[in-house]
Amino acid sequence: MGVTSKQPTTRSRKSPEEVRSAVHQAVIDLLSASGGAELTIPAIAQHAGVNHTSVYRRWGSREALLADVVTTRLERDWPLDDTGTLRGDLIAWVRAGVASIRTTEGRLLVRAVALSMPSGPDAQADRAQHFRRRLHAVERIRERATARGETPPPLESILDQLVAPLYLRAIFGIEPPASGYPELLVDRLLDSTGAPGTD
Amino acid sequence: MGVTSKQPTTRSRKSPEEVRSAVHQAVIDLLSASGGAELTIPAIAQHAGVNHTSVYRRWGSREALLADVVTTRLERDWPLDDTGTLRGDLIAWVRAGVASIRTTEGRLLVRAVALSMPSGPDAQADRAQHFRRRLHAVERIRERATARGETPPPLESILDQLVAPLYLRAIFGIEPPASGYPELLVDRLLDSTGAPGTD
DNA sequence: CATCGTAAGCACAGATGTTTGCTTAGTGGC
DNA sequence: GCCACTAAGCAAACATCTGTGCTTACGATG
Repeated sequence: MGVTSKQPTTRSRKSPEEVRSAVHQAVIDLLSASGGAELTIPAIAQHAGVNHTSVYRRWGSREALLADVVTTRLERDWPLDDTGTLRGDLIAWVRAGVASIRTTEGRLLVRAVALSMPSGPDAQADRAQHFRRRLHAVERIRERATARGETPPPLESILDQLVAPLYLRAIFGIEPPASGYPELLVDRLLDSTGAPGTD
Repeated sequence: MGVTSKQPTTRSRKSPEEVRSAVHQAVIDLLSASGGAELTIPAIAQHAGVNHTSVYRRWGSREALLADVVTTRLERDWPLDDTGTLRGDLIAWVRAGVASIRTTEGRLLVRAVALSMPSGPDAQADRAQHFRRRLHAVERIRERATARGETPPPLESILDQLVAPLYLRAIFGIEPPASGYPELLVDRLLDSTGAPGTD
């Protein structure tokens, strides 16, 4: 072969960082393509151009790998803005979530959260902590509101009225209303707790 | 052996009905025991005392089997009462749901609904129909209310405010509030749609 | 009572996923 | 520049899942 400049073709081996990145991307790709059905470790490894033993040794199980990818991506793609008011923060957060689950990738990531959830009857603690992590943004918003002198709705209410609708729609692939959905959910939440007229 | 009365030990083979029943029970058992991790067809078949080929031929795939079990059980365990009023019907339905997801089995069944959901990007239609089936009860409640002259909240609102919280809690194993939860959810729903004060 | 169709069981084969021992490239400390 | 450490790659064994051809019990029908 008349190739004079040998580029780093000698790279017969990927660095740990490259492996991590390639595997993560492969998970995303396969998730988007087949929706999780074909999401097996050998398939992921092959798609990533990595030996499957590397994946087994690094992550141990499909569940752990999924959890890693999901955590990384969701924290990157579902940012937390500071708009100066409780209502604004909540709307911004829901809006980001809606945007996220409008994409196939986003939907499947959220779905993968459920899939990668520890499910045994004894894994209650694990599961709670796992889920807690997903609620980090919500807790931050509540803290900021309190610091400003606003009184945020209890976590349970936010769970039921903001988080739950988003997750349900993501998991079951139900399209959110075309417009005004974040405002609808947030105002419903704030009205129901701000104006208790039933006790 | 001094056994005089030979009970149907000659039953070397289970009837189709027995197979179905044993397999269903095995799915429930394994679901409750290991939470779905070990839920493989050979394991299910062995636990049911049935040849695994019978399961493969009858159901074809784990996904289909799960869907069958879930449908059967949920329709049996999550009944639909007629209380005479919209609010009563909704509360009764939510209450049954809450009771259901308080048990490990119920929680895992609901979770299995999500797990058995077709997930490919092209399975949108499948998914919608699948989910529709889960909403049958809600639609019946709405129809009855309409027939009585009441105006039920739109399906979307019920989805967001009743169905979503139940599913979220089931899937992630979050305990519902100890008391008054059904009433809380339903009244919140009816207030927010019944007394629109924002337009 | 004879016959037929259905579906369960059995044995076995092929594909796929999981794990281990070993070698070796890459990286940082001395 | 030498050495030790970490983690990737490779090959092969191992376990498990998936699917097929065949036989045969069971129930229905006449």
